Amino acid sequence: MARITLPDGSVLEVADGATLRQVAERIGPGLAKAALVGRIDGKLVDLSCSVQDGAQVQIITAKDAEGLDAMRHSCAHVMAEAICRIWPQTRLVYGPTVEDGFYYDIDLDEPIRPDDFARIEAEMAEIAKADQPFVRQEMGRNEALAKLAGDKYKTDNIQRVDSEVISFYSHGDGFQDLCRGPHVPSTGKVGAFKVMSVAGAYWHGDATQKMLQRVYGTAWPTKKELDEHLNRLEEAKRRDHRVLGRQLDLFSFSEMGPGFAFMHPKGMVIWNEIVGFLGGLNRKYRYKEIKTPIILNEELWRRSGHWDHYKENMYFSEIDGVGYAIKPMNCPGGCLVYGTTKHSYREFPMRIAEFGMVHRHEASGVMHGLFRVRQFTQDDAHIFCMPDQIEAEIIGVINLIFETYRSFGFSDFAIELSTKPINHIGSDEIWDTATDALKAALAHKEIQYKINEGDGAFYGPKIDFHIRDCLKRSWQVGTIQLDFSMPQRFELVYTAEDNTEKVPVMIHRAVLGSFERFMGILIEHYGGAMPVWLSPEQARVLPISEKTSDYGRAVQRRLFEAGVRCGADLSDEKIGAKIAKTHGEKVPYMLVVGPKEAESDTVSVRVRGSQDSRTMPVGQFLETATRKIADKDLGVEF
RNA sequence: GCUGCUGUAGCUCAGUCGGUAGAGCGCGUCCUUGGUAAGGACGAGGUCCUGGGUUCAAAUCCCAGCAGCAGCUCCA
Repeated sequence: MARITLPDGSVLEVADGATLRQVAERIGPGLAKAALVGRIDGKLVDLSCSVQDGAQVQIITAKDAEGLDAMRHSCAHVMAEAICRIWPQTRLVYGPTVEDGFYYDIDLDEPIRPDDFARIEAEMAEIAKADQPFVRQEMGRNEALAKLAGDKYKTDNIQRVDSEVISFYSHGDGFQDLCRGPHVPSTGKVGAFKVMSVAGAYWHGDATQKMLQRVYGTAWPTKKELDEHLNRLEEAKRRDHRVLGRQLDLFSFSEMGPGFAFMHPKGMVIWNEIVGFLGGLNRKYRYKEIKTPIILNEELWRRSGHWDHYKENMYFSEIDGVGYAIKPMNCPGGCLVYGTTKHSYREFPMRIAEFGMVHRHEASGVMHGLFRVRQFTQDDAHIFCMPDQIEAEIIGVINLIFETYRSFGFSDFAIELSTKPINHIGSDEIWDTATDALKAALAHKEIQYKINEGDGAFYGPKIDFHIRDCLKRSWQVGTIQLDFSMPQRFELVYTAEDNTEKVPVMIHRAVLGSFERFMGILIEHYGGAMPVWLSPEQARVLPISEKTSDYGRAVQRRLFEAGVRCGADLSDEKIGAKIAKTHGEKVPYMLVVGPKEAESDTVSVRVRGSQDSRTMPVGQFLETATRKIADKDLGVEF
């Protein structure tokens, strides 16, 4: 008899050498059916594994993250066999799970196309239907190496494993793969799956290595969950800012300038609202603003270090036979401004902001709508201060950053602190002072954060800010970076209290990162239906017929002159068509006016996303709308 | 940059076997004057991404380039 302990602390007596499957059956038939893998003394194992007396045992189902992971990993094996059946010359490389699914890297010269997915899925379904058990086979390292002789990929995989015991898994007769496991009991338990996509991927992520084919799949415990996942993907597609940007006429791209966004009138409204908001915060948090040139002498970029560290990403030009560079960052220009006069410690902290347009030559394959462009405008700022002012400055920046994110409707943040890398400049003392100041500031704000050891820039430690959108996707936006390098390179000094010249600490900070990118995030977060204060068109008057066009025009003028961005649809469409069109353009307020409204100086207000309407005096609508706009109210409801 | 896929009207897309180009939406004109998610008629609109090649004949097949999409790598 073996006495084992279950997660709830209860003790179960089972026969010596009983398998986890038998344990699950003892606990209940429902669990036995749902069981996928198990855990013995903290280690994930197959259900066929035996328990020993005194073991801590847990039965894992698809409800547990580990169970779902095992299911997807097993599904990857099933997909691998399906692919090998169709293309016998396939060489398997590596097939892990990823968020929401899995992939398998394969070496196969014939390209797999989306048309092939249905064939692969059909083979997979057959393998799943056969419900063959997954069987583990263990052997010593040398034996395994001998078994895989000639397979450079699998041999390489073994060499990356520490363990002396190497395991293989097979299911059925035709398929065996080197694998650590554990796996679900049989191929019938791999859930509801779908082959999603195929793309190239370098072996070991190394661009000098062979390009493999990476086939992506997804698997879920039930068909329903698979469908929900596919629906989420559809939802993300519907919110794609590249599509909405065209539909809502916000911005465009042209072959005449790949990676350079063209902002249209409606996009400029959103842009200017963002800029105006941040300008207000710059005043509130006592920043002064500057603007520095886009094109500056090459000499500057040699001195700043960009020539050595960033040249491949820069654009260059020549003026009167002299080399110039288009700025990829704003800091060197800011340093030149600092250097135009003598500075005293009495001026510190000196907060200098710049909405600076930068150009970076991104690789052609990485560009993506507004998220990754070659020209963008940063909400940049540089704070010059003394070391003992760092903490207070960081706290101020954090306050500014949080206030900004909340105003745009983001309340879920994640913060990461990156510390001293191996290659760095500056003394250990200054690094310690700076890192401690960052930590103290985060502690003061009682902020939870993750530490990325050794991930800081060579010139100083940094804090990065991430926001989550409504689909729970994370975006890196803000950053605070301490810089011990730039002030030295530019020989920036200030006169200290003791009348000596000292080098100031420079803090780089960005709140939104890039306006372009943030605009893209906003569009996806709101699905194009922006809060009123950000909406390009905040209200639209919809006359029932041309008979009330004059009244409609009068209402529009009144609202427009009161500062509401109000349009009017004076076309000869019927009211239903006007409403449908206005909905499509995601205008927050529709003001339907007919003879009744014209007589009583009222409007029938229909709110975006609602089926109802409410009639009220024009003045009342105006009052509520202007208040919502002024308060930057995120809700449109009246 | 690398691999794969795609490129046809302003947008979304169809176009069979290689034989002079189509739809819906949008746009314009007219009819319609209506009460809360798309009324009707007519019309305009094309370098079929660009450049070569094969062919009697290329949107269609082949090659190269450009751009976009997905992924990889990158994003001090």
